[in-house]
Amino acid sequence: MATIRDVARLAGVGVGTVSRVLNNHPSVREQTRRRVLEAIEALNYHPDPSARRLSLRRTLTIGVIVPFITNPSVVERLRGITLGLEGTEYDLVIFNVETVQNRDRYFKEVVRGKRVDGLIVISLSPTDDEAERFAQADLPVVLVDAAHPRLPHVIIDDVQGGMMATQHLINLGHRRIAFLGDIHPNPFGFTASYHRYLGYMQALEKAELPYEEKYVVLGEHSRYTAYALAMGLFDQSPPPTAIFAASDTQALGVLAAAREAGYHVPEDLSVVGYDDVETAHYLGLTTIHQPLVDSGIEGVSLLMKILAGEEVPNEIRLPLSLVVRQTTAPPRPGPKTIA
Amino acid sequence: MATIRDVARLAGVGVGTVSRVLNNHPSVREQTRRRVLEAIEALNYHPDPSARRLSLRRTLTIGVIVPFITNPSVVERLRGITLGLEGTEYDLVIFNVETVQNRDRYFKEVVRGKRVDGLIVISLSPTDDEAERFAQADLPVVLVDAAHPRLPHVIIDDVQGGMMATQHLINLGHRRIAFLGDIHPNPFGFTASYHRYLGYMQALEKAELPYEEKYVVLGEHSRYTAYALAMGLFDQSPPPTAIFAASDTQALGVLAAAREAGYHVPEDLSVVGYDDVETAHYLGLTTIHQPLVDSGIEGVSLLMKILAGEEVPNEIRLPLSLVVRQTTAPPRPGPKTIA
DNA sequence: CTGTTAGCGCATTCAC
DNA sequence: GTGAATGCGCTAACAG
Repeated sequence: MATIRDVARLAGVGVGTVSRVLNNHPSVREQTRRRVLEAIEALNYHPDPSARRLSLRRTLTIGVIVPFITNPSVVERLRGITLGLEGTEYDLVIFNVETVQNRDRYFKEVVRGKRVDGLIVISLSPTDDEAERFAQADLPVVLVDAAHPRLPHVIIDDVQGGMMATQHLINLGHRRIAFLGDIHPNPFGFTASYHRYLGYMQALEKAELPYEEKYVVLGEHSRYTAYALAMGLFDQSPPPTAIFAASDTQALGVLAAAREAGYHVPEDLSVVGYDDVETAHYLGLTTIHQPLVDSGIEGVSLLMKILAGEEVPNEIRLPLSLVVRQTTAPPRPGPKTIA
Repeated sequence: MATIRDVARLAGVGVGTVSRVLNNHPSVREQTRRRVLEAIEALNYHPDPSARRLSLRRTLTIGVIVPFITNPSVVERLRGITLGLEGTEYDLVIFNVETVQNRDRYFKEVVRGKRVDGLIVISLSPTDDEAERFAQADLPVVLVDAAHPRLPHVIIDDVQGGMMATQHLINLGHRRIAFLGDIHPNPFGFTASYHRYLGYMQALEKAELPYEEKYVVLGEHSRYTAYALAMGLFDQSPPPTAIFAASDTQALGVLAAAREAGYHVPEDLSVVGYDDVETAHYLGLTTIHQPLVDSGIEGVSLLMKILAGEEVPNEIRLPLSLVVRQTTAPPRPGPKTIA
């Protein structure tokens, strides 16, 4: 493997000059530049990244911490990040967290030493202590689908989204509307579900509908847990006529439970999800759409600006929209629902 | 940020000694080791990875090339890789390819220079030229869900899988069985679909069923293309009574088309997929199960062994199984199907 | 056992 | 404009 010295020797110049043409520094005579370029070509020379990094005192890599990489919404954001990083000089190293221990470990480890030049965190909100550590380590961090007052973040208004979803059901005439979401607080630091829950409550309140605890069920974020929770909801009397699930993943569990329990959707039960992952489209799930891929792209954009020394807004809010498909309809006019 | 020299100074030893305790070299007196450790602690010292990499002449990172990272089967394999890498000293950098240009570019770029110590390629089969380049660059490469005679790979027997799926349909009594898969050859170098097609043909042959060209439809790998292709199949006369889709993703498109066209599955139409992604389970799709996560883990395991200088088998074959769920059944006994 | 020294390959002064 | 020298922070070989 040729080094910069081999190139210098072959071109009959000093290593400094080679370095200059590599980083296309202006002050190199056209003729020498050409000679160097030829030598580089002849030797099929490529600068050693490790050496560059050490000399530059930059790692030229961005880290991304992702929770449950197989989660469809997470992987779409991740895709956005790879897209945003394309064409830049940065490599992307990924840290997949599936346990609380790993979450905490990565939050600590990635910070210290010079492991990455910048960090993107998906869907995980750092604690104040963690945010403090980032600041002290002077590591640029941007949050995607998570927030912290001290950290730049790309986010949507989940409270608003929760309201939109619930309002849609209310508008259809539902009065017994259940909410199915994540436990909060939770050790991972997921907060989206909680905010959507807040929106749910506000919509209820605004419509002067009673808040009933039995219609709010929470559990670990997964399709299977959601399935079980939905089954529990069906056992209430009277059962809800609509369910707002805090994510499409959970909505899928609800749909499966409904099918299993013999409920027809949307005739017997309306279901609305959140995120608008690709499968939602496919299944005709009514849901709240948010720009997943774009959130990753925006996150990268923020980080790049910070690395370039530019000022950035502390928060970027992406737009939300309700996508009405085939899982929501007016409630069946049963005896109980007649006012 | 403290360096190894600061630690040495504080501990009153040479940098060599600090380096030794860092890499827990045995030949360090317990007492000095302790002193060094204390200094490290006091300074909150962490070795600079870039410096280590340069000195060690190893990048301590593994690269992974993934096609269409949002593809469920791909991301499950990727998850396996992150799992397998956990606890090792390697970082994982990812290259997402969504265009042929990027595929070719990454195959070239990742190789040259000292960018990674090893490479894992998912679902993309290198050309002979590319394999040759890997060898010349003396870069360990392992293939997951792809194959090349000169490269260690983790694979399943797709021909066998194709036979199993088709055989299942034949056993149920189907005689007009369609195959829906990827175009082959294709610029990305995906080969799975083609092999599954080969299995399909063999099963037909074995059962002495006629091979009919109109029942074989190929297109770009996506749910939407599959949807359109399936619609085309329904227009054949007579239409097939069963469709074997080369992947679950494509099977989902078929299911959507069937629903749209008013076909009841499995009464009017049997559908079998391939991969057994999570959604297949959820939708009750009959499919060929392959160990996706394990394939990633095995891939890492192979690569680690190579990096450790151990011999490895050139091929690891993972087991396959047919998972019968709710999308397959005997054909409806219509006039045409009565022998 | 342990301190010293010489690289690893590149970027970047500083003179010329 | 360009060459030579210095340093990035660490590992490893070599003395002692």
